[in-house]
Amino acid sequence: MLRKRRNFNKQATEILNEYFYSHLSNPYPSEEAKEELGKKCAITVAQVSNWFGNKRIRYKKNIGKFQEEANMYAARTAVNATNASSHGSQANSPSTPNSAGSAGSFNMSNSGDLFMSVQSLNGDSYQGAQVGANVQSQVDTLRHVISQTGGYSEGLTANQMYSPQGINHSLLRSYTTSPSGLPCIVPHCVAALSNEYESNTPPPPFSSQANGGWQDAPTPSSVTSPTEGPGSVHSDTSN
DNA sequence: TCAGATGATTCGAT
DNA sequence: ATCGAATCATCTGA
Repeated sequence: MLRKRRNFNKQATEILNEYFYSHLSNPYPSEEAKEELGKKCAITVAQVSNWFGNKRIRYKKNIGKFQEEANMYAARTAVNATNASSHGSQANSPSTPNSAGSAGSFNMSNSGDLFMSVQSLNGDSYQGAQVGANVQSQVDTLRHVISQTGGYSEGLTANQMYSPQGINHSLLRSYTTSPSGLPCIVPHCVAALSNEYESNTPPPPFSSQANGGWQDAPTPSSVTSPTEGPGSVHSDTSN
């Protein structure tokens, strides 16, 4: 078959990426979410599925390559959420691609997801309100940012993804209270995260399925749409 | 033209 | 039926 393929819009890619990195702990959009994404990106559900399939695989295969991207989208979403939450100070994006790359995280550990080690910090993701979901989302994102920016993840770089039971809160503490001046892009966010953790201390007796890294999280598929969606989508320039 | 990125297809496993 | 993985085919930038 003629595989006539066409790159998606930049906007579509943005939307997809934002969803992906906002749901890194469970990048498996439901049908509903897929439809929603499809609409926003002006692509079919099948294409959304393809995109996520490819993204998952390629992300896992080469996390180092996606670190910057992950940080970017994660930070963006985080800032967005934080701003919407209460803080309304500077909405100045880092816009510095050297955030994590120059900080010294030069190790290309493509063995496993380091950030995966901390996933069900607050098992009670379902507070019963959309606000809860939102918070969950940002916490998730921030967690990711932290683990990514913190180059000292070596300590737990082990294949935690295959041993989800070995998660300790102490690890989290270490993360959030990192003494080293980690070049985090979203310091205040980290602080907020810290608070989250402090406040939330639920027992994570979850028995995740070794799905290969991503276990199923009870995250209500909520499509974050920071960017405009319906109507403004425009097919990529004439090719 | 080449290499990397990316979307689509295929195949095996669950 | 869906996902992961491998692969193919095309696109894009150098």
